Amino acid sequence: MRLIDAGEPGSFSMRQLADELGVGVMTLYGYVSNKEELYEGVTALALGEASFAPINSGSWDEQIRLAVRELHGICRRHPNLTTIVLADTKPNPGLYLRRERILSGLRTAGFTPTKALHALGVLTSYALGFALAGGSQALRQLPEGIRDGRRPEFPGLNEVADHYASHLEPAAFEFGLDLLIQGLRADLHDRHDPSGCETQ
Amino acid sequence: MRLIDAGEPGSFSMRQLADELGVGVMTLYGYVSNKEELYEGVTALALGEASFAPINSGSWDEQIRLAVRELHGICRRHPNLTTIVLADTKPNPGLYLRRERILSGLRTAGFTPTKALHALGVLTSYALGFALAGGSQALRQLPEGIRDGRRPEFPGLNEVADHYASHLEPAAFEFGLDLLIQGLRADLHDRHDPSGCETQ
DNA sequence: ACCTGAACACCGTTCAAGT
DNA sequence: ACCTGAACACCGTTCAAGT
Repeated sequence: MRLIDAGEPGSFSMRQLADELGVGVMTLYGYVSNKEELYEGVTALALGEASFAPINSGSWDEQIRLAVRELHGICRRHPNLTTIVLADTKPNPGLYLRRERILSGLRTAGFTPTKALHALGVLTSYALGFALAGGSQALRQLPEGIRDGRRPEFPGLNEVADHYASHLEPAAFEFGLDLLIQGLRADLHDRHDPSGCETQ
Repeated sequence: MRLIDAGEPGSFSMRQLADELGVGVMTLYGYVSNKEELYEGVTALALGEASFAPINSGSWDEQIRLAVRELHGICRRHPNLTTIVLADTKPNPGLYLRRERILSGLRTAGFTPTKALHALGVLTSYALGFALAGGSQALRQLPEGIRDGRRPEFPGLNEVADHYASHLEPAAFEFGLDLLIQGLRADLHDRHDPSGCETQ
């Protein structure tokens, strides 16, 4: 896991791992039949790593907030592994405990199956995307010209050039998570109160 | 671009491209000094491909909706390329026209620079994440056991097993985009009307 | 100017063989 | 039972040489 997440995205190799362990390359194939199978094992490790926050206390939206935050944390800590899972051709069993949590949370909150599914896709995509974007050196920086303010075609970016990296920091993730969860709460509310406004 | 996006994520090679073009591998290095430089060129192509919807008509939120939708479309059509850009070490100049659009849209709508930056991170991460998730075979499917309903530990997923793939379809993307944009509109409103409620 | 084969330092994996 | 070197079919890229 350390080797995969440390180096450049594509740099991990069986030979490198074998060297690290002080064995011949082929020794690895006594424990794992494939590079892919090795990835499966490491993925299971990473997914089990965060607490599954078993709290039944708290409102549904607080529980979902927690679950999405955790998913984001895992993807953030293991960006290369995340990319590998995305590229997989078969579903990875380890993912579905977390998805079940979020989905059944939405169902008990009162969403229809269809709406709950949509929300599941939205929340997991957001967690995944923010983690990958935040882990990308390419996305966190501005290109030279804009950073120097030498490009008047980019007035908006010039204005915030000094703080640009903050757009992918934790505070921004929380901001978006709030937008989504509050939107979901409002959506739930609309079904009982079409005005969309708290009447107290 | 076709070769990169068609095959498996890591399968593109200079040798494969040379074969496709009917030349020797080394011929390519007369036109491009690196595999990385080739990726840069292809990325520029992909980013220029969608219309930059130059409409100044429409409200700020409709303009941003359009821009985010377009970004999502590009990432969705070029998943492997998207992954490559994420892994880059230097910022890719082609990205910043779109980001400028979204950011200055948010600024003229009335958001503070900090809030606009956060919203930029949220919206671009969402578009990116949804596209990558939707393009992933691994994420669109349920594992065998859950699909068959043979796993009572997953009641929520069992219930929706038949329509599971719909959680990453366009309708779900639009649902999440609505949540985000409506949330942003409400956020803007709160500064003038702390009750958070339309008073007409 | 445009193209290229040989060569180098890498991959993952098979196979047959060592202890 | 556990380990492994040689070999094969791949990579990206350098270098020197062809037309």
